[in-house]
Amino acid sequence: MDGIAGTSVRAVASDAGVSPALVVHHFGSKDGLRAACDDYVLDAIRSGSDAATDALGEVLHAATPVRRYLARALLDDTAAAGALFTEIVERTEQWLAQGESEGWARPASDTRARSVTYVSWLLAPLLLGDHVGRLLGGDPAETPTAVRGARAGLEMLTDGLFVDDRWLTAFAAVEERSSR
Amino acid sequence: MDGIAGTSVRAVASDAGVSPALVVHHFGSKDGLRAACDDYVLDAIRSGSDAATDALGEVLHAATPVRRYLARALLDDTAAAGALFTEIVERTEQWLAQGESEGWARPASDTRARSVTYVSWLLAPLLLGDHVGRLLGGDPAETPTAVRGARAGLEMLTDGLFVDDRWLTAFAAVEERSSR
DNA sequence: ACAACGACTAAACAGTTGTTCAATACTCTG
DNA sequence: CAGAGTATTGAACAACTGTTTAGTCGTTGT
Repeated sequence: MDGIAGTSVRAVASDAGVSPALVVHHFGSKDGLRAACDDYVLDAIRSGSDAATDALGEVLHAATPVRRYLARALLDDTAAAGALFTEIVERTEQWLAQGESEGWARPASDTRARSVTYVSWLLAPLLLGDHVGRLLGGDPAETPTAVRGARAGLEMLTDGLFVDDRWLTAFAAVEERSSR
Repeated sequence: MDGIAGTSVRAVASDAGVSPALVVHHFGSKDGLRAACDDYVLDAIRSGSDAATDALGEVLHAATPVRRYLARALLDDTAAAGALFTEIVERTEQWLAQGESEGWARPASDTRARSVTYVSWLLAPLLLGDHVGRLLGGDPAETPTAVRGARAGLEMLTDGLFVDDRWLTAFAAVEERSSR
């Protein structure tokens, strides 16, 4: 099983109970089918979102086949998936900026880098679903497993992971050294 | 470009300046080549690691082609990559347990889930390299871009992202509701 | 010098790939 | 009912897939 290149038009058609020629007739080509899938999935994810709510919940509670497809699309660097990623990052950046002004989010030295990293973190368990599930037990797309990871993540994001800034200063030292 | 399935033996052989038959002769089959690549990359990553240092630095400073291959292997759910993931998680769990006992890491309600999530977070910018790079500017494998994200991440891990536990309690509420 | 062996290849194998084409069945509009 | 248009198909296409086979070349040990 290897993404889109590893999935033949014939396999798709067979699963759908139609002939390979029909799917090409409808979508123009295999790439057209891919684009159509992208649009469908992205719309499904977008439609579930609400600017006022935390993006975490949205992604976690989307339909599971949709999520798995999203993971693949992000990894294959689909144009549509790239647009969605940018979209989510920008919405998250605004959301965090609002949090800063409202006093419930900490200020950041690099707001763009922070939102990109935050969104990446949200997507990480999704992309690594197989491995995460193996270690946490059960299907990672299933709620109980996902919840375990989500709570652990939220704990780190609220209380922090490290009690002092030893790693941050250590990192700054490395940065200083390599830039000199 | 679509992972291993999208990469033909002929393409590999051509890039290496040899005949397709030679690579099969050496590795037995395409899958044998894949396994050999897995072993090489995983050893390269393992060799750079030291139990006493933060895993963050290791992953960030590994040779960049190796990192990109690791990302693919993790996504294709290779057996070897899965073993490496487990390995890293377990080492991280010990490292964080040590941090707890030494007082520089906060205690966790679910240590396993926390280390799995932490490792996923470390790998996230790697897996989403294309998208991260697009938004942060420059090649995500290059140091300056990676450093921006890494610092943002470290800031979140030390000071936390949220100043109070509103999201944590909101999450607990959702959890409570869905389990009833 | 000769035999053995590994590196290496060109050519061919059978199977699969995405796509095309001509033709059939179906469902509407007039 | 006639006809236009769409849904749907089987068969074929050329290109490509991983792999095999037979064989050549250069090296090395004896």
